[in-house]
Amino acid sequence: MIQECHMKARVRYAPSPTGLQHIGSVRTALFNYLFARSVGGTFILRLEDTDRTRSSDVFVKNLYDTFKWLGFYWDEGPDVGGPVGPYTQSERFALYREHAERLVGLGKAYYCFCADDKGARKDEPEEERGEADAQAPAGFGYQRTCRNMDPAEASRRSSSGEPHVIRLKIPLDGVTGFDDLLLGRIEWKNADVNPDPVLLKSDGFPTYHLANVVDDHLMGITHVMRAQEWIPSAPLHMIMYEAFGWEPPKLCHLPMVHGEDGHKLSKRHGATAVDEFRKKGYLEAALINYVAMLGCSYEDGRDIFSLDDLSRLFSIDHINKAPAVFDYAKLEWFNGQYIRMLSDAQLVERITPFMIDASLVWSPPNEQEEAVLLGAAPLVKERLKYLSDAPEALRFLFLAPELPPLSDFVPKKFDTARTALALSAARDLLLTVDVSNHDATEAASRAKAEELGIKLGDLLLPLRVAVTGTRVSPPLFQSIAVLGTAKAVARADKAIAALKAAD
RNA sequence: GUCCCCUUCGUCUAGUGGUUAGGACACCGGGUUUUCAUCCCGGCAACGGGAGUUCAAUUCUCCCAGGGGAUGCCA
Repeated sequence: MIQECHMKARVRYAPSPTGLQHIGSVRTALFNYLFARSVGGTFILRLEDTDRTRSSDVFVKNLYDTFKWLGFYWDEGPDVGGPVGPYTQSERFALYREHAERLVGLGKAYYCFCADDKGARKDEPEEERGEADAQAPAGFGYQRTCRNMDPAEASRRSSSGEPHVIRLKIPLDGVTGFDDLLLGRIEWKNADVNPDPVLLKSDGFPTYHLANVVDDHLMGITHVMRAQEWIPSAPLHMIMYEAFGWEPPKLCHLPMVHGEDGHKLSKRHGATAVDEFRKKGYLEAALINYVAMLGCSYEDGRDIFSLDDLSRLFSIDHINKAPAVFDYAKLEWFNGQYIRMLSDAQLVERITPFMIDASLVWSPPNEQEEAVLLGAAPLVKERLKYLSDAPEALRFLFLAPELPPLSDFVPKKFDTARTALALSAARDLLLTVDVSNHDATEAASRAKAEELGIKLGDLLLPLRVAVTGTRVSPPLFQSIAVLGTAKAVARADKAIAALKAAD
């Protein structure tokens, strides 16, 4: 029975294009997607662009780009179409007034001609608003001034062109509630519900509340999964469903995502736009995996899950009720895990855009650069935290490094003269070995170090600095094998000269 | 202020009416190692408080506290 019901499940992600896609919103989208997939349902995108002043096409484009990159997409939406379109609310404009008027006709809503002083308040300094709130008389919000206006008069004033909004009549007494799929029964006394919220704004556009209820119903949405910050608006939605005589969808309020200070995740805490994560060099699989684990867990002891795994395993009873803190360090660990799971060819493909941006290779890379990247891939795979770390780590393979400060060459307890000696020995050794034969090269190096009475690390450090320009690099012999012995020797010669000159 | 939601290591979490309360990240030690990293081993560290139910409560109930969210012609 439940199974059958789920077969028809329709869920939606309903963002408003007023900003870059936020990691928290994307998590909501993901949970909806996973729920749909887990029960064989349909995942729908609906654009809630009813705020004319803040909505923008650049954010719509960012939305599409983001989800194409993430690799999970909607079955119905503005760009892919579907049976209950249009899926963009501004294209459904007429629908909302129609429905708002219907409620007025039913006596469940009313015209309001009060000036928009509430709206203006958002421009006031925070402190003044706080004082105003503190001084507010008993009750809160709108004072229901127009609620009892004679309907005939209201109708006359509105048709004469007087600016107005339409407000929902919240019952003065009684109780409204619903059964949350995750949280259980939640109820309010109607006296505590936001008094008579605006349904239709004076510009004729609907507010979120109206558009959301009308469209969810018209689009056959069966389950609404959204963040817990929406809980307080649930009763007014329920009152609207009741007023329309519609069956409400099942509601499930997801735990919120916080920053480390316990507040709603925001820019102050670090990257929040998915775009920022992409540019920083996170893999989409890592981001999805991490975000799916926020407030959720599946098999004890397992933390790596693919999108397919999650689609199969998702279930509301694995979701936690408490908010989760977004831990950038743990996300970084996930990213490292996923980078290491890449094949060499895949890693090359993923780091190439970053190499191009850093002007280290051509766009597209030529054959030789391609070969170098492929040879270097296994050397850096377990060293990268982000794809964006690649240019710095691989720079020396494409450009001769500037001569580092001489002190960088000098091992502990060495002086420059002795360093020059060690470097010369290492340099000469390069000419006698085949660096592509790693074991033989290492054996020869050990023998040489022993012969000189120094540690292998001390023999290699000056050479490493000469060849790579830094004390920290991928494994030296393999790096030289990719770079080419001739270049390595030339860099060593330059360093030797500098060390001797300093003596 | 009012309403609503939440509460296991620093963080993400597992878990049960009787457990040495488990794992992961982070952190700290140690090992492997040509640097760094990876990898391996070990360590640190939690049931918010108070009542009640019970032979027994981290687990069930209630209260409190703390945290968060909402209180817009933004979503």
